[in-house]
Amino acid sequence: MSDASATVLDVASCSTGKRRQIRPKAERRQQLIDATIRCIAQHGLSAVTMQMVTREAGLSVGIANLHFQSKENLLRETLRYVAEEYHNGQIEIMEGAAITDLGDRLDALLDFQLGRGVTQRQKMSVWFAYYGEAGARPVYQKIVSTVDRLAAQKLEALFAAIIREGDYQDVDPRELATGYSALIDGLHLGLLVTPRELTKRRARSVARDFLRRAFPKHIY
Amino acid sequence: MSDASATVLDVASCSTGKRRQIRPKAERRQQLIDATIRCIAQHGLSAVTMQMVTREAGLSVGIANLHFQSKENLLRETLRYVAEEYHNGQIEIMEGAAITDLGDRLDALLDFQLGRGVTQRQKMSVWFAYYGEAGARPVYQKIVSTVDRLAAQKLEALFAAIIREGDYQDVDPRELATGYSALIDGLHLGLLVTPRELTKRRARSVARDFLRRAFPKHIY
DNA sequence: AGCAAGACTGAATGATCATTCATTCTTGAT
DNA sequence: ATCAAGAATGAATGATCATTCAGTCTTGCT
Repeated sequence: MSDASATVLDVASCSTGKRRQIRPKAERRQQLIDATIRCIAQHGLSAVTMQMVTREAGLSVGIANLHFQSKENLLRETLRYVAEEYHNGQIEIMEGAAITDLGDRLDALLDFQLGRGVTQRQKMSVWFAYYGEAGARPVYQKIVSTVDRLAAQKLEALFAAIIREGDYQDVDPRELATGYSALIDGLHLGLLVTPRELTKRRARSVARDFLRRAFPKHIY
Repeated sequence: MSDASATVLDVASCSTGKRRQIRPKAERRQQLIDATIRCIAQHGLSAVTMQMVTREAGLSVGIANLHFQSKENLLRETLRYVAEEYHNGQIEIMEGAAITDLGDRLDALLDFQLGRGVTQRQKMSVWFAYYGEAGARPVYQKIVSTVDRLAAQKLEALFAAIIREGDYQDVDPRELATGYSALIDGLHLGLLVTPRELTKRRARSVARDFLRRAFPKHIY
């Protein structure tokens, strides 16, 4: 594991061979959170160690405890970051003034939720890793549900506006929003666990079908 | 942690105070799997230890390695058990001859998937704990997807039969089955992570809405 | 009753991990 | 150029965990 030239006057332990660098606290924190995300995606939450994370970040083990006090705190902050990133993206689309047509707005939301490339897969891994522990860890439950609630309200409001505009009968916006959110979560899960059977293209088509059945005048 | 009366001639280390019992291999295996399920639900997959599981089962630490060789194997077999139990239940409903009406069959399926009491919550915890690790562990992916595939086929066949019977237009059974399965998974997730916002009653109503929009002649 | 087979136990072992902290290094102010 | 502040390092520490195995106990057979 150790480098061959350990005794030589080699200042660098970083992979790039650079000297020790001093960077602002916020930057180091983000660097460590990013490394944590990659480690969870690649090795699974239960296999993540501090040594693994700091090596991935190209830093020493001490630095993590300097900026995050403990492993538990680092994991907590990583979840918070991923959760907020995802939900802020949704809310931006639902509140943004750039799109005026409600149907287009729905489309943009769906694209965001089921789009993107490899990055998204990493994030999904992290997402579900924490979900898996949420049943036993109230802290995780709280982080997720706090952020989730606002997005759920915005989605409900969007659905309500669409129902009004299309004069759809017998459709409850709250019920439908719950269903749509659950559907997206379930599709994410399918993409993660059975990527062979569920492609991103098909997932998008399934979600679009759901919306079309509810809002035929707005989708397609 | 150790009992106060350790030096005394106390034969029993079990909580019930019974003598050491010899039981068939299959029974011990099940006993350990059940204990593992409870431990995962209560402490989370990443916090489960062999000591914890064997104490929960009322057995010694050695016994787990006797019947399961390793912790990894015990966890793998526990996932297999939960996955098979869930999917066998679904398949039984979809293949069973007891129900002839297709609408009733759908109802029974929904009841199974979103019904039951506390037990179900324990199983859900286990389910998602493994999903969380599945991104990094091909073994888990394989176990789940193998069992999943058959249930997905049966569901598709049931939907196809309903579509034929109801002469529904523009409904693809495969697409709809994917959507329904994802919806159920997503609702399970909601029940686990945000039980305050999503009750079992509401989850059932949401799933029923989905089916009603697709098969209005069969549901309600 | 006596005995062999093997189920069962739990202290011991060695490995791994989170966390600490004495030390080294960098930066910016004087 | 010098120095103080504090960012960064990584070997050392102590705790925890999976796994082992020498020995104990139970059961069923003779």
